[in-house]
Amino acid sequence: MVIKSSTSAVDRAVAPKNVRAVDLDDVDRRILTALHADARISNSALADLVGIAASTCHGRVRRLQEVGVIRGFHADIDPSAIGLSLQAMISVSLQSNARGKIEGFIEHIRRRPQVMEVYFLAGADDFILHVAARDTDDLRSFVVQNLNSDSDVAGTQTSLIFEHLRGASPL
Amino acid sequence: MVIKSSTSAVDRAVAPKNVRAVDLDDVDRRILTALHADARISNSALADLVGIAASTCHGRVRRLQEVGVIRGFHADIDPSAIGLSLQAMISVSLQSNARGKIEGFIEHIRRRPQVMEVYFLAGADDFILHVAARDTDDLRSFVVQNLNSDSDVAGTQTSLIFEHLRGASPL
DNA sequence: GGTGAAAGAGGGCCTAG
DNA sequence: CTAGGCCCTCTTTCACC
Repeated sequence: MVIKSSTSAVDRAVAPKNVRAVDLDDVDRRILTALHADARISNSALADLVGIAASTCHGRVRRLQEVGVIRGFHADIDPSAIGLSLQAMISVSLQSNARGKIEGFIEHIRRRPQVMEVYFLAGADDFILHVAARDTDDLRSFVVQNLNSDSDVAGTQTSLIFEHLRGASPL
Repeated sequence: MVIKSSTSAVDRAVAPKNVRAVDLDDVDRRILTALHADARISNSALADLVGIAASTCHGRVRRLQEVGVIRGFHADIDPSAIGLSLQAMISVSLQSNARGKIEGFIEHIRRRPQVMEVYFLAGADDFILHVAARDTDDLRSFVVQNLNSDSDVAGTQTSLIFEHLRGASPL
């Protein structure tokens, strides 16, 4: 019941709908900007902010979720505050004959607790992982056990992250 | 007032506190996992989920925000649904004599509406940008106008993103 | 598309155990 | 930390513009 709601929120992020170009007016854009900055703003405060009635605002937000513009609401957790003091970007290239297995491989790697983001690429590298680890040993064992030991992996390149910043707003 | 709360949420993400290793028990971890999956779960539902009283849960969440474990709550907006159908990772390397200007440069680039994430790196590249653009022309003009035209930028490498997945949970 | 009213639910803050 | 209660705000639905 409660579990179900949080589980579905995760699943939604995993299975993106093919939403192409939803019509948005200026009010929608301001709603999205506000929710991008603070997902926990109350509906009434949001309504005041964008200048519409609370009930209208509520309907707008629900519609934006239904059509897939809003994929979910997530807490931003500081990795270093929970003991993951080391962050890195890992570029991974696969053997050319392993490209067909990429989907399954990514789904597996996505489940590792160290993995924060997976970017599946067209280019020299097949994907980039954003990972957070307790320390250098933890990072090394992640790379060795999940990547280097896999015969489908042709190579990896790890770069430490000094700082990670979110963009201001996509609108 | 309302503006202030959303503004401060952004600023918090910009100026990370040096929070190192906060003590967390198992209840805290479950709270964080739930809020990571669904930031809009109600306090009472969250309390039931982790098995504590609502008032206790409320205090826990507030404490996790105050000490910086939770940096904020953000809506996850699908770029393709708002007309940004093209996503890319751009690796950027700077001229070696420009390294001192990196902070200002990043702060500038972070404000571009196309920029979703900035990863400031130690390694061959100085940083990686995750950007979303309307189309190839928009992407090209972003790279040309913001990166290639800057004499501090030594080189860039752009890779299209096929798919972007969030990690399951950092805990 | 938009509004405002109204009922119910939930948040936030107590105090006592 | 829990339990219970209280007040008040917010959510959510509804009929209506």
